[in-house]
Amino acid sequence: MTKGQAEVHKKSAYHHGDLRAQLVAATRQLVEEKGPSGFTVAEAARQAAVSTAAPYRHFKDRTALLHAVAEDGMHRLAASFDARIASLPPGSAEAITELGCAYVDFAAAEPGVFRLMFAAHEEKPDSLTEAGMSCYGRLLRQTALHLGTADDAEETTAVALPLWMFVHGASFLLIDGKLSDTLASGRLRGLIDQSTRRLLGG
Amino acid sequence: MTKGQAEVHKKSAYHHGDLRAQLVAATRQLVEEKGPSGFTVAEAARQAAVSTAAPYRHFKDRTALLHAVAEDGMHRLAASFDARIASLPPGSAEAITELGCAYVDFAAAEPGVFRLMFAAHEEKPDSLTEAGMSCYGRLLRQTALHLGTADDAEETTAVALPLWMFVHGASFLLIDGKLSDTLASGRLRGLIDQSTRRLLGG
DNA sequence: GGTCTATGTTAGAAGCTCTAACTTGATGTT
DNA sequence: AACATCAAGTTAGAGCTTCTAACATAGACC
Repeated sequence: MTKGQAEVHKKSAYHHGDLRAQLVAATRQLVEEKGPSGFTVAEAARQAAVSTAAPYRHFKDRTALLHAVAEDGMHRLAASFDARIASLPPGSAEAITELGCAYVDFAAAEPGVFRLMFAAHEEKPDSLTEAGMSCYGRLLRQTALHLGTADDAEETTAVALPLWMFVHGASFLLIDGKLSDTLASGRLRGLIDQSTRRLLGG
Repeated sequence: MTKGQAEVHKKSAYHHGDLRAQLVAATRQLVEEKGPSGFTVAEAARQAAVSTAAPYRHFKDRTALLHAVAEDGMHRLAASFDARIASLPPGSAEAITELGCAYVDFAAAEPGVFRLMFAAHEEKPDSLTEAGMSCYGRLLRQTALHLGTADDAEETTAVALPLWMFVHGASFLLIDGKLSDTLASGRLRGLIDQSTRRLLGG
């Protein structure tokens, strides 16, 4: 344990000053600007003022760099969940609605990263899967509290899963511009609230 | 009207035998195999046994070719809607559930094309938007019949939109493999049925 | 038969991903 | 302090891509 894993990141500041972090930041920005498929490693390298080969010292390939951004997004989404329900009664319909709104708000704020987080990765790293499950776990928790069931009870998933499906679809339709024709901007929150209650109640 | 638009497609059979249609077919297959971003025009050309430049006689660019496949998918989805509810009472909860199942089934059968249909195109052609709206129109119709409201009444969209959001999210979570851990395969239809009724009923 | 035009061809520019082989400079050992 | 090591940068380049330009060909039509 003379050289812990934690030191590896510090060491990346040799020549440049933590290129890895700068690449992730540049990628995040570029993914928002041009979308996940418009993003190129070469341009991220250019933004960080290094050669186009440099990123491959830190990431196996283009996909690995995108994974890192997706995972970061998952963690930030989870953090937003915690912040938004902190002052609401645990297991209340308000708290669950708030989780849904946080989800949709994140998608609206960072559509590129959001798309990345849920893109169909052939083989996504375990850490990304875990981060995603940690988000879902928060919904599961609140749902269980609401129903008075166990987190892993079948009854809990039978309610939590539809709630997830609903906000997930709402997010994608929103960022794909499918709602702008049909729905006045202010009415989305109302729709989420109404639907959450209906999906919660029997 | 000596040269109608309709004739243009027939004329594409000069040297090859309707290359345009063959390219669309090849693209559809490749998009399923490798995903929308893994698809290349060059490979589609190779499958059709023409040079890599030939596709550009029929499609402005890579995106236009993908648009054509997306639009074709939309039309097939609409057709599937009509077929699946043909024998069910118009406006019944069964019919509306069936629309949802058709949506999810399509996504499961052709995840690549489905993703393409709802990808965030910077500027998608009007024909694609129309084809999409035609699908939504069918849901709107059944919902209005169910509620006894007008197709374009605010009350109608307030119910139809959440229904769309729900099945849309269910589809994406399904094809992204997010449900395989949580949900036994046979239980999805039950979940759709339950949620549809909840989102319909007040 | 001769011309026009749609639809194919080859050639090639520009840009991307990723690898190989070389360089540099901080680290830590003696 | 001198040295060896190795992480992390460099340039060079292979092989792929998209898309354009210039040329070729063969039905369609007068």
